[in-house]
Amino acid sequence: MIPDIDEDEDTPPIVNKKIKTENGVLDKVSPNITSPKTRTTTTTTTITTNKSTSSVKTTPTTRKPVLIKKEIDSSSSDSSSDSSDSSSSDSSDSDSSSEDEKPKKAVTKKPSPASSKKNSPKPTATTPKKAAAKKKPEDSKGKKKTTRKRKIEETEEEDDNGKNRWWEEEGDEDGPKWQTLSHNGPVFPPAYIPHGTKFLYDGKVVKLTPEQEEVATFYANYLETDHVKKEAFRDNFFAEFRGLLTTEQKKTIKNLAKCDFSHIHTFLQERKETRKSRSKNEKDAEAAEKKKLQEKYGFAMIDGFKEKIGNFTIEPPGLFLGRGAHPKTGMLKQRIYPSDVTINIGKGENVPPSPIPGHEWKDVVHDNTVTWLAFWKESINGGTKYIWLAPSSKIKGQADRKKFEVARKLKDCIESIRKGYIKSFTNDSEEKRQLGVALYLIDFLALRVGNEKGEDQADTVGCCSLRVEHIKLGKDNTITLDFLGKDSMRYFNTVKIRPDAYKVLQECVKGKKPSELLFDDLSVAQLNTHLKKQMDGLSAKVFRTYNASITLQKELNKMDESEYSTIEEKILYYNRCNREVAILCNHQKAPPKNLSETLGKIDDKILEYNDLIDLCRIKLKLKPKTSDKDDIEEREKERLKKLIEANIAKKEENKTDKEVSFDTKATFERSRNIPDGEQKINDKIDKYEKQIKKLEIQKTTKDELKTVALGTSKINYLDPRITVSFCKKWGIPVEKIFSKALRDKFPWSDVDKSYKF
DNA sequence: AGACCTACTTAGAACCTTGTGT
DNA sequence: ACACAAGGTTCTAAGTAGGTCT
Repeated sequence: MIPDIDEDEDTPPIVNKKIKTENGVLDKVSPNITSPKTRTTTTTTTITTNKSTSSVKTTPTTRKPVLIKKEIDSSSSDSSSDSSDSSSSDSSDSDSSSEDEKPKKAVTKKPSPASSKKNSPKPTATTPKKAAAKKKPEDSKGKKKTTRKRKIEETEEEDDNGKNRWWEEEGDEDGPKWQTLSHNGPVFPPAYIPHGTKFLYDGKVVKLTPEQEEVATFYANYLETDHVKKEAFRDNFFAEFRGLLTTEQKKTIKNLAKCDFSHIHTFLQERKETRKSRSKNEKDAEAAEKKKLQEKYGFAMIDGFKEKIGNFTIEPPGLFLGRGAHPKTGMLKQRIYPSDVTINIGKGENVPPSPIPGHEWKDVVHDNTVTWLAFWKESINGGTKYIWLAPSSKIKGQADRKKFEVARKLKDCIESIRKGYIKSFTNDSEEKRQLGVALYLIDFLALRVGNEKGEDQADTVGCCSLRVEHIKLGKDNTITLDFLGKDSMRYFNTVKIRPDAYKVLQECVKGKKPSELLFDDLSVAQLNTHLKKQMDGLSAKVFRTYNASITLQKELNKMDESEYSTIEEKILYYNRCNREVAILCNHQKAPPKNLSETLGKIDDKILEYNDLIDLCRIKLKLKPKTSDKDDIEEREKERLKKLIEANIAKKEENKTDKEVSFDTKATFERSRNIPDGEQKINDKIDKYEKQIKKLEIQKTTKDELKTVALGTSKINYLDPRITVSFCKKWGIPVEKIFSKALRDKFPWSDVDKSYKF
């Protein structure tokens, strides 16, 4: 960090970041957050806006929190007895130096794996949910649907209990990845079935062979999307398409603009509709079929345990959807056959037969130094595509946990590393100065390292590949970074940096053309070699993990219980901390297409409730709060009119417009009925006010998160144990924060509330 | 030393399911 | 009961990083 600006050594800055979408709309994301210190204030400010609202949110769902409370109580009493076990095993098999970080941790003897497997009621991250599953039926008056669903879940989880609880055992994480491995091989996408829908060129029907039709159909599918707006996409596709034409066809079909795929497009739309409206029986049958396939091909046996496979189907052929300005976007991704696929399987295991007659596997290997089950080369860039186990597997889980352990280790040496790179700002060697500043930017701004890229890829950069054109040196040690990063997401950020770093950057820019490398004396390999020397296992990406997790931990610690008292509010707080991390890591998403529309609708609703409140006030002979009577009545008329129009538009055939209009009016007026009696009217006002507050929260959240994606950091950067301990501390059911998939991914995260990253 | 290759993690968009309000 | 939005899952592109080859 920058000690002279930033007092909080460990926390990365949440900077004055503006996110600009590709079309040039400029949005400020947390504009007044400039450093951890100010951030505190900001958070509090936001909280205040929300404080009032949160009570609204909880009220309608009182039943749930009460239930939840019970579950938590029971589960936390379970866990207090043995959770220290899991946290001690956690650290002992990874990093002893982190031991002193956690003074609270009792060193209890490890449970023998055998006994812990079945006998002890060991809680997992999913325990509270199990309790919920068991209690819910009594509680919710036996709703058929829920009961059935719960049962399924329960069986699934009970299954889990007999399974591989690897995180409780001593792990040998180096060495071979597996001892035995068997699986049924990948599934291939179905062969293309021609539909015969007509294709026109220059208004005339051109008969297509199945191969030609297939590719035309790929394109037709994207007609309404942004892909076809890219020139490269159209050009690349057309080149592929023409490549499939006969010499004769080529003579006429020369211009994509004259190709008419609209009939195929319509056909595809209709087919989607038909699929959607299949009978329930059909859907069920299909689901059953899918499940059967999943059962057979979706699992591998590895070291005696059944593990889920992440992606067991080979990617189907299609058009390559490269992100951003990828020069190859729109090219044809060729169909993959068994003869393209190499299988990795245990020695002596049954090699699955090739599912396509006449094609044999490209190769069968028995390599237990790797974790893939199969791979093939894709036709666009010659890249390798793999079949791997799912994130819930031991192999993935161990690697994931290790990643966080490395990041925690960084915590112990971050101070000296920071001192080191700051010192090198004034080193005599230009190379050392550049390395220092690059590292500083990676640490301070959570930049990616930025490997070199080829000409045939989108022009995106990271720290080491930054060019002079990507940085502007402003006044007062301020820099503005503006570049396209991974996935062509724009990183646009103005931030004040250390003066000594600023000086080095001035040097880096001096006399260089915009297209030249900012750090021309530095390579990624050098940088990582340097980091390896500082700490075992350290590389540039660890800084992102470290800064993301430490930020979450620190932000969560700051929570003011009195401001966030209910579970709902605490979850809101958690999400806000999560958001800070997402902004730090520049995790963006495209804003919802109809955001302004949605927000407008909410505004309308709020206005409507305000009007209703005022109507109540008028009846109470009080002065209306927001509008005068005439305005309100005007709007009410308008509302009724719109409602009638809408209802007429979707009316049933046997009704006349008049009938609909009459009914709608009656319903509308009933909804406007204000009861008699002061108390009743006041109750009504209360109800409306709560609605308004709820809508306002909704609006703020939507707005705050319109371009920020929380998921990526949750899945990849935040040590799940921080979240679990936060949940335990405040009695929040983990499943409120971690989806099923995440709970499955992090079975090893069941620590007690004293866990510290 | 650096180009290339392999194996893995990280990423947003597309798609699908579930929950919620009317 | 139904529409629609929210949220979760799936898909596959796009990174990182270490090893190997020249």
